[in-house]
Amino acid sequence: MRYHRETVVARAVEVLDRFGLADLSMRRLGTELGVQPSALYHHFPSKQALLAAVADEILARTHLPADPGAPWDEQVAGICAWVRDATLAYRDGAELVATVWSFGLGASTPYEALVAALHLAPSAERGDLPEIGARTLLHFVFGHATDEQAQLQAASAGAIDDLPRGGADFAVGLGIILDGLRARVRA
Amino acid sequence: MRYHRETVVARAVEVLDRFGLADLSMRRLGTELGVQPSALYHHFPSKQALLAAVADEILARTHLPADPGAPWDEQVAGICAWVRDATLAYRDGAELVATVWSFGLGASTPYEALVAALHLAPSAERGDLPEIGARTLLHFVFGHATDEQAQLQAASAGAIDDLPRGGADFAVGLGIILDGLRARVRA
DNA sequence: ACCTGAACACCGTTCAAGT
DNA sequence: ACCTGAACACCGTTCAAGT
Repeated sequence: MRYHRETVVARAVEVLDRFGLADLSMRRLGTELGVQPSALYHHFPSKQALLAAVADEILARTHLPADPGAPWDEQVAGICAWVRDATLAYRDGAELVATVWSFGLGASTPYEALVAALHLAPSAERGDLPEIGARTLLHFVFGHATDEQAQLQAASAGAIDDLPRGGADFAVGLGIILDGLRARVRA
Repeated sequence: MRYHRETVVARAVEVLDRFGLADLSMRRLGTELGVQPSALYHHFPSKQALLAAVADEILARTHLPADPGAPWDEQVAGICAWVRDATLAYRDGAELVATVWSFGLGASTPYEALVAALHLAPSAERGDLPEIGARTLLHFVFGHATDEQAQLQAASAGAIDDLPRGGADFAVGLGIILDGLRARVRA
């Protein structure tokens, strides 16, 4: 059985979604492919590189609805909603994408899209606001999505009580940061 | 050699600070104490419980300067600065405390302090703003501190270039969220 | 109460060798 | 180009047994 890189990534996404990030090991993925773990090192130099490819694949599978004519704050809100949707679509997706991004190994599309949208904001002296704003937004989006996914997992594992409040909390938190950004842009 | 729980925690903090979170294993800590790894299970039911105790210890070692008379937003800023200082004081402290908190195993003092401070804000219909605001702030503070610590680590490991901008970025990001909270409180 | 010794079921990674 | 087989240096956790 001989595989391409893409097939291995697709299978890794499957293992992630079915068994979670903790069970996505090189040995487990090898077994799933009917291959020795060492064979995976022909396709990826390390597990980190594999995970980076999985994170990028997850982001690519949910499309960001482009909206070039919309005002900057609507574009920002759209990008954040897209990141949330994309990462919530696969088990432990938020934690994985956040980790890969924070290590600088990939998953950079959300950051770049946010920086671009924030550059559209009218501001006399912009400074580093697009970059800092993008990071502030991503810390919130990844953090919130990771929490939400952990609660979803706990709920599906038997705990009937606290069902997650879905997108309501997300909208409020995002609204707080957007209000803050608008205040900075006006100044 | 017989130990108390507190001695084990103190030694774990030492191992964390010297070798990092990845090297803080039950086996490593056992070796450091001159004890079998299984002996640690007499003091803690699991590694997670040990890490929760380490996170709480790290937070307890840096004092939160209480300022009961100050306005709510200054108190919030003070708590966030305290969390940043406390977690940056030990290697991988931010990542550890963030993980423990997100798993609901401990490190709850920052959240509780922020909720209390946000309850001081004048607001007609407050709703869940204190809780959501506290989580939004903590996602930023933990995310930023974790990034900052990763950069510090990379810099001390040889990369001479990008030295972290210190507290400047932190102040800007925190300012954005505080502006957003003030806008919500006024409404 | 606190610890040892041994075991169980795992990890990521390397590397010579095979086809 | 892609994979096997074997090894190296690790993990967290359990549990009977010791003092």
